[in-house]
Amino acid sequence: MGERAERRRRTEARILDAARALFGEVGYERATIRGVAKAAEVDPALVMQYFGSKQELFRHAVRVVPMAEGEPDPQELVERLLGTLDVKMELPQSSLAMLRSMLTHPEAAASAREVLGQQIDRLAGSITGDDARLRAALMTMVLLGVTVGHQLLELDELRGVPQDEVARLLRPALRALTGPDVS
Amino acid sequence: MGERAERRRRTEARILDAARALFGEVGYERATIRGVAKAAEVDPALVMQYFGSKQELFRHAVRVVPMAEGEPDPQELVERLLGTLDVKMELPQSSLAMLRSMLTHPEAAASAREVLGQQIDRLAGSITGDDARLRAALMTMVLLGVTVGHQLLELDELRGVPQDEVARLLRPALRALTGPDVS
DNA sequence: GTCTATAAAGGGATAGAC
DNA sequence: GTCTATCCCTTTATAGAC
Repeated sequence: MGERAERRRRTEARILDAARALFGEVGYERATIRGVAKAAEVDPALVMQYFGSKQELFRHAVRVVPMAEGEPDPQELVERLLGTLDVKMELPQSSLAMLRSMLTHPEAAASAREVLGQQIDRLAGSITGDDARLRAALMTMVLLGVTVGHQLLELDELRGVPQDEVARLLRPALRALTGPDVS
Repeated sequence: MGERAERRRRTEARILDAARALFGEVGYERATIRGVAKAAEVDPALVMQYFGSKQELFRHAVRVVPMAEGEPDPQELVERLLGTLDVKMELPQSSLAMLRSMLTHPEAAASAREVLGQQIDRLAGSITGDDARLRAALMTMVLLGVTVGHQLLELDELRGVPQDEVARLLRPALRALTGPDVS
């Protein structure tokens, strides 16, 4: 590609980074095009030029990273979940932006439901029993709650706690949710 | 009091109910004075007249109900927590309004931190060990996560599930978080 | 006391100059 | 291609008529 296109790509990336950061900090409604532009050090009109609308900017900013595939056994599953917690301590800004807005912005809510639903599906496939989906949903909500408290509400009690400490305490609770079949 | 004051009190209550419902549905930023007024079937200016500002209206709408006092043992504690889940299935609209806005509205976030902090304090007092506060925080986050998924995101997997079913599955997980000392 | 009219501010979106 | 200037709508908030 030409240096022109290259420069454009870099500018676009800088705008998206700024958008992710701002959406993640204050949520969809309080984030403004002007604010994103200022953070990215570009003209506000340029943001519109590139993305067409605030909605579209948000859509591009919150590209979600899907979880790893596969159907491990329940034990391994718990470890994998706790692993995502690890990730969530340095949660991708794109996911943070979505989480921040999921309770107030309809599209973010839809996106959250989709992602969480996928995770629930994957979890349910690894659990036996009639209430597998319910258990899977509760496990997902446990992780969501901890993430919200830590990343978004920034509760004092969770600030600066090493990830493996949280994982250690959470492990028995998640195992309890996988069901009675401790093979 | 006179019938004049009585009428005013009723109108004010109707406005507050409408405000709670709207704040709870769409959050602080998307809720408007006009919307509240329309739902309460009053003039928008009247809402301003009564409460002065949107901020103040919100403040009055989200009066939080404190949790029951006392320091029960861990076992009873879990049951009491699960009991609040019961309440949360028909969560007070004032709390719902706060929860809905806690990720995007600074004042709602502060209010949430305060309420959650109080609950964590109370829980921590009933748990032994160095990491009592951390465990208490995680227990609180578990309940928060489930509530968010059920009440705010309205996940299919949690819709229509009887409360005691959720309680049954959550009980072992919460007990695991109270600590190793199963007296 | 209640409502009409309007001011004031903010932000999304657009047209056109350079 | 990038930025200036502006439009236009929405919403909070206020002033004053009835």
